[in-house]
Amino acid sequence: MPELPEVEVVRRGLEQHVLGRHIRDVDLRGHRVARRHPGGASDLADRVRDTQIQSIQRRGKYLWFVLSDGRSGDPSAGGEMGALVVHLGMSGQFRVCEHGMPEPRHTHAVLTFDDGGPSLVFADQRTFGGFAFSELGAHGIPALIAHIAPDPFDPAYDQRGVVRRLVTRNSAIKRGLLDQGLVSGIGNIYADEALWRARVHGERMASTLSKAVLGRILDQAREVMGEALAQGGTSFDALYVNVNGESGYFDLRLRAYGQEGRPCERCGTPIRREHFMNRSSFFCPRCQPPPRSSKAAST
DNA sequence: CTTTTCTCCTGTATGC
DNA sequence: TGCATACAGGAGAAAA
Repeated sequence: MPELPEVEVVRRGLEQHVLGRHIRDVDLRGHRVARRHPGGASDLADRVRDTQIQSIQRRGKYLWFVLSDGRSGDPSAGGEMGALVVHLGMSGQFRVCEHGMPEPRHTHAVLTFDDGGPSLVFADQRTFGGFAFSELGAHGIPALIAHIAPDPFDPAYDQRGVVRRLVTRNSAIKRGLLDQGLVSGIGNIYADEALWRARVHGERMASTLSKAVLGRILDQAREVMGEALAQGGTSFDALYVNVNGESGYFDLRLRAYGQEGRPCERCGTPIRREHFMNRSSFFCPRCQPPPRSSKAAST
């Protein structure tokens, strides 16, 4: 499941392969890939066709291609700029495809270029990912995702502000970590890793934690994602690959996520799994004592 | 307004 | 072997 580090790896790969290229056309297969675009697939294609990729940006788990009018050549010459906004969802992949290569399964979009070089394919098995076109708003952020908060690596990230909002929140800390409107980029895996590192159970109410502890949890989130990024992302399963289709060449050691039954690296207590927010949460019951209200507290 | 639950989707693994 | 079920879960809509 691509979270911030994995999306950043994809962004860098895209920078290497499609930055500066002129998009000749985009072939959208089916309606789902453009379901977040207000005008639908045909309008999206109209806006992306014949543009040039000026840059590739990311905030949290979203990435976007900044596009300028392909005919003007010079973006400063007045070509209106907009962005092709992409979310990979759970299984979205970008693949650079040379001519003659078999098309990947579950291909939902194909970008072709004026230079006649390799095309860019978006494939997505579970179809939670998608494309949308958006005007650029304040600070160069697409208007469509203006509600997404800065991620921990963004210069605009204000951790003290995040902590201030967390302490007034009547909700479990893990919900806060997963709230992309509060701090972006953290998904289920890195949330569990950050909580394990900070020795806090995810079902603890955020308002019952001190600002120092909340700050520590956020520090750990940034740290674990930074480590994953330094390794080139974390390969959770075969659904995550880079733009060349390579997978599993890096391996951040996960200490909590997916480690049910294995001894905690700190204290040896078997890692537990509980259901929380319609997903799995992994934690050490000794290092991360559950709150009394939690069902996990009973055993 | 705040917070929680539901829904979208398909390949893989597991149980009977 | 075949069929049913659980699971993976991001994000926005809908509900509470």
